[in-house]
Amino acid sequence: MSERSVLSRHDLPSVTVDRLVRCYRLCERLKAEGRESTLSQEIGERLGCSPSQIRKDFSKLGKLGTRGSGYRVDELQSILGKIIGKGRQWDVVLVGAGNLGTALLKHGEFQRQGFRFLAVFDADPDKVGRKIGDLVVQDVSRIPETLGKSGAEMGVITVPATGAQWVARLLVEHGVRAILNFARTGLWLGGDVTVSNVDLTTELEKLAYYLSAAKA
Amino acid sequence: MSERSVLSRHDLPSVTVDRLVRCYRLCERLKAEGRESTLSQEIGERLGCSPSQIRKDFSKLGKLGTRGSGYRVDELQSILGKIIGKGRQWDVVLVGAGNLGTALLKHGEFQRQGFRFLAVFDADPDKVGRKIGDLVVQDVSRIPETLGKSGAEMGVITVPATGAQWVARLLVEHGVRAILNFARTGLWLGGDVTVSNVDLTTELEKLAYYLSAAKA
DNA sequence: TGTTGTGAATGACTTCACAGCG
DNA sequence: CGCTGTGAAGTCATTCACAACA
Repeated sequence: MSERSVLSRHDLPSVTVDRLVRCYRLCERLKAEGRESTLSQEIGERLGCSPSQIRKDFSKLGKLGTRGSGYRVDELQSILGKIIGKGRQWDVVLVGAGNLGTALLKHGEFQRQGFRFLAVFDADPDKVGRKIGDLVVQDVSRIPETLGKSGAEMGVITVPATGAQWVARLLVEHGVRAILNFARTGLWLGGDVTVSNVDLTTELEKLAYYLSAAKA
Repeated sequence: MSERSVLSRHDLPSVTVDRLVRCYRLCERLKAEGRESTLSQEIGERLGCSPSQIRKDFSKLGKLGTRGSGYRVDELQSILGKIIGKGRQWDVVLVGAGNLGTALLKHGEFQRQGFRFLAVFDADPDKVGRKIGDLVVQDVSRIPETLGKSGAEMGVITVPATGAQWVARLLVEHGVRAILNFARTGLWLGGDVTVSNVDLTTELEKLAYYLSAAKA
């Protein structure tokens, strides 16, 4: 906890990582606005959290600011970038070429942020062979071979709930170490695989609860 | 990730609501498997949390189980359904008919879970007039009129970051009280509006951090 | 018996409050 | 001064451990 080295990490809570990532992006925006420095105050306002929260997060990375005058935007961005793995490109494979999968492949923002889709897979013969952007949908049976060559470390799963667990294991067996899962079934693989479950239906259902509760 | 601001009689922490929603869905699956009862043990295993976690959540709703033999699935589902606002249909409008917006409209699961899209809006003249499913994309300028008639309470925002805040305020002015926001800019409106921010790029970036950290 | 429901204990995250420094 | 960095205090969430009970 009293570690000083900027690059020593490994133990940031997920909620802190979330803020750091958003803060990195805020730096981009501040630069675009021509700003050279900022304050924990302003960062907090624009990220929706308290200034002390921001300072506490930063304190885990070392001393990033200057007392009395805040943080220099480019310096801050550069340090955050190193921590969260910006600066290199991440290779990603996607399984499930349905509506959502297709939308994600076409979603330019991923590419812009350094994520490159190397391959798309689907189990449906009608989809296999179709082109999405500049990728051709391959049959899931080709996952081992293709991953063997490409060495992608990240996977995105947009298949129906029943197939998710199977697909996930297959990806992990062939080198994938982080998975973004949109399947309605939550996924948890032990070991050193990181999974982020994003269930869009659940999000709407949670909102429905708050609307119901507000009326009661 | 998800921000809440509504208070009322049954105000459960967001993390509890999340588990209850997923537990409701688990009940559906258990019924499909022909099961009549279950244990906090099993619920925990299938939801990825501890049995005591589940029991603690349930304890906030009353006494749902029977000591010695667990929970009856249909009874549990019915109680959870009441709490989280199942049983009625929720009307939703979507703003931003891009790749992601279109995919969400076509994503059958929302309809199946009781969410009905009433209208789609976009600011791009090329998109206005196009048909997505059985909805015609309307110009954003028609939001006031259309919302005035339809009375939708929920909104989904899939517009570029710069427009999100403006769209959100417009929706709220015309009766929307809960927003699922996919724009890269987090959104927080004060008052009695509930916002859930889902940023897909951030999710990938968080995974990238864990991959980077693992190597250190 | 076996499992729930729940206070008490622990742990995680956030805010407070102020010393330290530019 | 003003603002950061940080221990201490506070709040919220999870786990423990066991009494209560079908």
